[in-house]
Amino acid sequence: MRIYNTLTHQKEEFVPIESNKVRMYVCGPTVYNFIHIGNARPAIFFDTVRRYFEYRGYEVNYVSNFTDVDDKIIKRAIEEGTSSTEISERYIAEFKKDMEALNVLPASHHPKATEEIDGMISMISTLIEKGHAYEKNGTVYFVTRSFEEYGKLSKKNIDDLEAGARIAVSEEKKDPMDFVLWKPKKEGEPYWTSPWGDGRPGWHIECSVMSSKYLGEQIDIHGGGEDLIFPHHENEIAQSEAATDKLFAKYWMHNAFINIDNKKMSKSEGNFLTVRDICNEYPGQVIRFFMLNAHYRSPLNFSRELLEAAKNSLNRITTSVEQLDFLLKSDAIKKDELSTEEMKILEEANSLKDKFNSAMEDDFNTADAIAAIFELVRLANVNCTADKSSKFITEMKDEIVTLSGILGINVMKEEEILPEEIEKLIEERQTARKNKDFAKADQIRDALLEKGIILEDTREGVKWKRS
RNA sequence: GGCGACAUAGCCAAGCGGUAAGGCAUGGGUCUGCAACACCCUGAUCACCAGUUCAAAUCUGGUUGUCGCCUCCA
Repeated sequence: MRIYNTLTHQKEEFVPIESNKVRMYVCGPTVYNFIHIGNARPAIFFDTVRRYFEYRGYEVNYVSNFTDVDDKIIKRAIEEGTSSTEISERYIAEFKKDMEALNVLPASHHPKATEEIDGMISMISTLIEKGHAYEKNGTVYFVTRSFEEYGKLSKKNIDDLEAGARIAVSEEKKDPMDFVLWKPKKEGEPYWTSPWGDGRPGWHIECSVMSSKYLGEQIDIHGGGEDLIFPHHENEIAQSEAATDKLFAKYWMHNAFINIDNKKMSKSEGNFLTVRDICNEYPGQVIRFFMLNAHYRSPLNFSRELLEAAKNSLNRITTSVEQLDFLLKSDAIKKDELSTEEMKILEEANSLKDKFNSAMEDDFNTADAIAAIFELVRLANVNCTADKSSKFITEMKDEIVTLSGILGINVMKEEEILPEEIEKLIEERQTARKNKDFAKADQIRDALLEKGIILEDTREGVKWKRS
């Protein structure tokens, strides 16, 4: 398994800290609103990483946090005349709904920043004791220059940063590059008591603390959007490694951004799309499939047209599986045992599975992995006919379903039983067709179409689907 | 100014030194009472220039063009 590590700028062989186990932390959302389509990319991608590791037999401890104390949440709470907690709880609930729609599994732990304040105070105290932080008027700053390797993730030089700093230089800071670990409370804001007075934690310290609490001081993979590389992840490294004197995370993985109609998504552009809005138009599966169709480190453009194309594309897989299912349930299949010809085809299918696996092993090349699924679909479409054995068709179908499932794409259609009256109409139409009364047959087909049922005549009988 | 990414068929998108995966769309065909579905066939020398090499989309240098980070941001 090879993973592109932002820290070293190259693909590296994945060697877990503890054999057969993966400790993985991915920065979660700040819960002040519905998540946007850009948030969906890391959620979907790292969920796929997790699923693949598990498929390969790893025990994955996957932690993703909720930042539930933050300026934006407070602002929103004030606007609505409610509490920060009410806002964050509301959007955590909405987040979970979106994740379900995107078929993202819950992480092993979803810690909330507000429930980990003790740990943060403790880590900040350690940093102060070790001379990596100082307090001034209720604010605690990290001494950026005290961490020699600062900049190693983002490849930034601290002096260059300082020269080009656009940060308003605070009088309190000993150095413009120092960043906040703890800030004093302001009127009307939530606060916690600490050795440095009432206040709340800075953003970066949250992740350092939650990561070490649930995964230990050293973890295998730390992930997030590429915009987090600096300063967030750089600061996490500084805090954690200054506190423990150990390497914080072995592999840093970052996904590229989603653009909307080739432009960066932003509120000022007015092209801000929420997952919820898109889910109202397309199944979450389509969004997931769309995203996995590109490599996670490539920027991905998002538009209706592209989503529509993805929908049609995904359809090719689902219809294929549906057809195999239909074949198996029809009484057209006469044979049970595999023929030598069928075994040969299954071997070919097996090599496509290998192709899928190697694609995933190579820095999670989901685009290539999907290509392998399509090749499998073609193989099945060409070879799965009524003269084949049920065992053969079942194995082909299972292969497609399994590989898709690893990507979190569910290609099995839910069983649905048609109302009796419709079943009756279908039978009536069949009789009409037999008697060559095509006028009547077409009339029934049109009538059903109006009810949203599309009929398809195949050699093995009538298929139907919802429009 | 500093750091970095990208440029492959109409569109999306893999490939990372040995002569271009996959998908969508288009067109042609098979199947069908018709239709739909499905299947088959159909297309690119890889922004440009110059090098390295027996061999480059893949390496090096340059040109042009897009974009990101450096400030809260997935």
